[in-house]
Amino acid sequence: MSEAVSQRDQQRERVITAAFELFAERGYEGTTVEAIADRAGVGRTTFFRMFRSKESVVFPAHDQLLAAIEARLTTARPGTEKVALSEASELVLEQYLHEGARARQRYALTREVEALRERERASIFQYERLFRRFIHQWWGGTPDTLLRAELAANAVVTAHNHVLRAWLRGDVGAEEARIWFRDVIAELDATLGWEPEPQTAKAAPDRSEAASTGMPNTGDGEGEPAVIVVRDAAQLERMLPTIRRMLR
Amino acid sequence: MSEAVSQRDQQRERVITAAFELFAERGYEGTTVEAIADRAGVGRTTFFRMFRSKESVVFPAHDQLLAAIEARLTTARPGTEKVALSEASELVLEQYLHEGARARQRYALTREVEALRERERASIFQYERLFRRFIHQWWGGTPDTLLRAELAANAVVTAHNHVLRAWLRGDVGAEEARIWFRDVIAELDATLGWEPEPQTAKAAPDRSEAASTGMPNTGDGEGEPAVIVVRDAAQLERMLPTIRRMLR
DNA sequence: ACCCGCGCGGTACGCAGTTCCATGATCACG
DNA sequence: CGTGATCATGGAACTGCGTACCGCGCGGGT
Repeated sequence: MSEAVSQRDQQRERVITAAFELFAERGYEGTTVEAIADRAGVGRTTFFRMFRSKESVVFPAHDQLLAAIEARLTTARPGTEKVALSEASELVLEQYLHEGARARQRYALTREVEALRERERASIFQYERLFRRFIHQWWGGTPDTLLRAELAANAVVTAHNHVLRAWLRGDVGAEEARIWFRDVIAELDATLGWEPEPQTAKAAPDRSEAASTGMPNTGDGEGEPAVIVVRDAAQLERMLPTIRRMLR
Repeated sequence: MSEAVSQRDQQRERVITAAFELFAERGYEGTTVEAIADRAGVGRTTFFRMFRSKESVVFPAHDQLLAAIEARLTTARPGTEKVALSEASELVLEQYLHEGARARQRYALTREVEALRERERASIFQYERLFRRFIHQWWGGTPDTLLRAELAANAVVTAHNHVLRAWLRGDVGAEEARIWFRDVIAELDATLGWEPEPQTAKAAPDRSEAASTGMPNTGDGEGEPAVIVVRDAAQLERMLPTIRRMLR
């Protein structure tokens, strides 16, 4: 059984290797799927059973990585969300560092083939989506925290890609990249403010404020005016998303 | 001459209309390019002369919009970068609002067709790239400002898309979207800190959430709460600039 | 030895996108 | 007004990706 699995993996690896060889020799667009299958000693049909498309063979570890990220994020407990997020993003970096030369060849390919660039963006977007959902749930899953969750997830992914590209270009070594990435994440952690800033972690005081005006916050009665009481401009801005939601 | 140009545009518009009609009738993947060309009364070859691909016809205004953004950004002078950036991003929003129903149909299409989602991401990435380059140059174009420029550009685009999606879903009207977007940009402006180093140290002290009793108030005396009465969400959005000014 | 399941390869097909060429309209010029 | 050049158009043929279908052979179980 384990032998069978191993053989499947070996076959898969042969296809990937054949593909990267041919891409290096004739370029991506100059290589047909049939040529890859021939060199790997499999049929064209089998290629498409292993990889959804010609592009997919360039990102062979994507699905597995995505699953690993999700697994790491789901182990988070209240209070450990930040470290979970940090480590999950490090998984991506580690994956690339582990792939080594192949990651760099992929970088070369993506730089010159538009279709592969698009495909890579789609991959990145999937990581980002996991992060976004995780952060959003962490912050309560309410509509008013969604934008900030999107911004935060985006910032993490952007920072990651910044460091990753430096390594892919050879500007920094693997260990430097790891350290730099931790620094960057720490910096983001400090500058983003995460929970504190404009958002409704303090839902209770918000409600009591609304109630103190005598207007039930759940009532969306038509034509009924809403009364809002704020202390200053800053509080208004903080409460705006909530106010908008309640008025909707 | 102008007549010839007009005829070309009319022909192009016929093709776009035919495409959207057929996509609505048979779905995107159920529609062949030949069918689009037939309905528009042109040859298949002509279709591919007007649009690089079947996907491109779904985003017919993209190139023009990209050029408009670049044009707006290049008019920036020292000191006017922020407003240039803000207005350039508003160009994108305005483009969608202007397209109206077609933008919403595109939204429906992109939600169900993976290829179109990828394509849209590619479009967004191009806007984001313009913003990134602009911000980076603005901040000196040195390597040490690049990451922050990437983060800033990303934040602008993410915020924009957040508001845009709300309009596309019909959650807010066009005017609300405009106002909301300006608010969001203003908020980003305040929290990102832009040029200064990575910090938001401002850390507004929001302690005394305790008792904000509804005291009617006309003056802007410090510590004194303000009472706002609005009829509905739309009125709130219309009045927001005024409210902000009074609270300042 | 026989049967069953299943992965594999081969074939055929649809369709996107490209290339090449013939045709017809428009325009410049004699 | 006729003639030739230019250029957009449409048609035809081709490549190659991706899918559907089918038959074969290599297991493993009884």
